[in-house]
Amino acid sequence: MKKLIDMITQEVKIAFIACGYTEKYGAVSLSNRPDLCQYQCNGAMAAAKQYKKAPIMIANEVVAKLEDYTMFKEIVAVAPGFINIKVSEEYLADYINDMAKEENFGFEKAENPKTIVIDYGGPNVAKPLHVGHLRSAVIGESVKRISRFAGHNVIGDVHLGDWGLQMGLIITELKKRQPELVYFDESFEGEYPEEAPFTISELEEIYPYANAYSKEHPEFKEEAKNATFELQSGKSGYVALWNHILNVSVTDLKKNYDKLNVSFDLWKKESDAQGYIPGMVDYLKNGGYAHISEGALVVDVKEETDTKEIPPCMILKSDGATLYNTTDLATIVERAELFNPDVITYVVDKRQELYFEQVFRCAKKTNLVGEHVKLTFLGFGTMNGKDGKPFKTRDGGVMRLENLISEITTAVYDKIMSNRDMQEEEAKEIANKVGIAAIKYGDLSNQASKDYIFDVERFTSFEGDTGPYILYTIVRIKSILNKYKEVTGVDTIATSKMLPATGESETALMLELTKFSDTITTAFAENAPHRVCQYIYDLSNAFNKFYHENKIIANEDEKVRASWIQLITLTCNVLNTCIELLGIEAPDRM
RNA sequence: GCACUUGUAGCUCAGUUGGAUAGAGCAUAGGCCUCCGACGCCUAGGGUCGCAGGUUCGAAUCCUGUUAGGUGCACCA
Repeated sequence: MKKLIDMITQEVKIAFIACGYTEKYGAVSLSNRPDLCQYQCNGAMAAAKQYKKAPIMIANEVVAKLEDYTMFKEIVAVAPGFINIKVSEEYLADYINDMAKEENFGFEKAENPKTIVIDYGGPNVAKPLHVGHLRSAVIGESVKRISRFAGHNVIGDVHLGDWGLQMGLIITELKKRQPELVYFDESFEGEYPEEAPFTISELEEIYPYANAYSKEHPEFKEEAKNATFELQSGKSGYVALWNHILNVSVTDLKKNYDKLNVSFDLWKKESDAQGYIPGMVDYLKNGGYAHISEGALVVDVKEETDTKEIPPCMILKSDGATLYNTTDLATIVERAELFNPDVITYVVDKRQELYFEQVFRCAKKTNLVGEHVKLTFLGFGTMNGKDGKPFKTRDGGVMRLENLISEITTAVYDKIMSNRDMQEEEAKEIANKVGIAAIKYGDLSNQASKDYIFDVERFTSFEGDTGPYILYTIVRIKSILNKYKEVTGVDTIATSKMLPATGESETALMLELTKFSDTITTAFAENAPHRVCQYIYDLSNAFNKFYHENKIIANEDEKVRASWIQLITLTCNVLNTCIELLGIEAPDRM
C-alpha cells in the first residue's frame, strides 16, 4: 500500500509536469506549520530561479490544476510560493480503512530482502553483564526487529567473548584453589564430570579476583598466559573446564537477556572464528597484502583522501600471537562463508569507531569480503549518570545490569502500589514489564550515537515522553475496548468502516496513523529506533487528545461509536506493533 | 600535537532533501473529573539554536574559522 505522502506527491508532481516544470519540484513534505496545513510543497520557490518566474505564479499555476481533486480538502498557494495542502476527510478515512485491512497496516516489505547479520550484545563469559552491556543489547535488539519487520532476513549474533587471557586466568586461579580437581590431573584419561565444579556466582567472583591478582603477581600472569596457550592448543582437561565455564555462563546470560526481552538467533563465540585464522593469515601474506612492521604483521589501510592518520590494521603481534583484530577479521570471513550476508552491522560503543574503520578497510582492501557486502558501524554513546559522568553505583563501582533492573522495577512497583489497589503478585509482574519499558524507552528515545543521561526518576515517571506513558495509553485503550464489549456485548472486531472525521482531533489522530509506514522506512534506513519512539509518542498524544474531546462509549450515534471503536482499535494495534519493534511489552492493566 | 564528535528553553531531549512564528517533556503559574483510566487534557511564561563570518530569495540545518565539553590515536578488547 502506497504511503499517503507519496500519493500526494505523485499528484503534485504530475501537476508540475503539466505546467511545464520539472518533476522534482513537486516533492511534498510534512507541514512545518500544522496550524496552516497538513502537507506542503516548497518546489515553486526552488523552481523560480530555473524558470525565471515569480514563485507565487508557479505555485498558482500548479494549484489551479489540483483544486478540483477530491483528494484535497484544500490546496492553496501562499506567498512567497508555498503550496499548502489539506487532505479531505473522506479520502483520509478511505486510506485509514485500507490500512486497517492490510497486513502490517499497509507497510510494504522490502522487495529484495537482504541478509543482514547484526552483531550486538557482546558479553564476555565468566563476567556478569553490567550497565555497559545495556545499550548494545537494547539498541541491537530493536534494530534487529525493525530490520526484520522491514522484510529482511536478519540474523542476530551475540558474539560472545570467550577467548584470550581471561580464560587462562580463571583456569589458573581454579588450579590454585582446587588443585585436586581431575581437570588438573595430567594422567587422567577417563570422562570428565558433567557437572561444573563451580556455580555462576563463584565464577563471577573468581575472574575479577584473578585479574586483580595477576596485576600484582607477574609469575601468576605468566602461568595464566601459559594456561591460555595450553587451552588453545587443546589440552583436554582445560578444554573440559572451558566448556563448563561456557555452559554456566551462557545459561546465566540467557536468563538475564531474557529479562530484558532480548534474544539472539546465534550464540557464536570468538573461539568459533579461530579455525579461520591460519588460512586467512596465509591468504593475507601470500596475496601480498600484509607486511612486517616493527615486528608485527600488518595491513596498511590509510587512503589518499584521509585527513587523519589511520594506523595500519594489525594481524599478528610481534610475538606472533593473534589479537582482537585477527579474530574480528576471521569472524567476517566466517560470516561471509556461513551466511553470505549483504550487510554486517556492529552495534558497539562508539569509542571503537576508529578500530572498526581499520578492520572494515582491511577486509575490503584484501577482498576478504566482496564489494557488495556493506560493513556498518552503529556506534552508541555512553550512558551517564545525572552528574553527566559514566553511570556508577553509589559507591563508585560498576553497576550490574541485574541490579539496575531490580532498582527500576522496585521503583515502578512502589508507584503502582501507591496508586492502584492490586494484588502483590500481579503488581510485580506489571512492574517488570513497565520497568523494562522504562529502561528501554529511556535508552531508545535518544539518538543512539549520542551520550545520554540515565535518570531513574525521569524514566520511571508515568508522565511525559516515557515508556510508562506509552504503556499507559495502550492500557487505557484496552480498558475502553473492554468496557465497550461489556456495555454493548459486541466484540471489538466490528465489520463497520471508519467514517470520515468530524473533529480536529479525530483528523489529527487519523493523520498520525497514516505516518506508520514512513516511520518504519526511516527507522530502518537510519538504523534509528528513536524514530519509532518519537512516532508512538506523537500517536499517543494524538489519541489522548481525541479521547478527551470525545465520549466514545457514551456517544448516541451507533455508527459513530462503532467507527470510533474501530479507530482506537487500530491505534492500539499500531502502538502495540511499534513497541514490539522496540522490544517492549504492554501489560493488560497497570 | 593530530583527528573524530557534541553544543538548541532552568533541566532532559526532538528537529524530515535548507522553508513560514525553532518544537516536546520535566520543572514553574493557572484551569478542567456527577461522564469511557486525571499516570490525562487545556492555557501561560521561558530561546542571540556555543560564538563570528560566508553561501542562499531563505540557514539550527550547507561552507570556513573559533570556543567549550566528550572521545580516539598499532602489539588491550
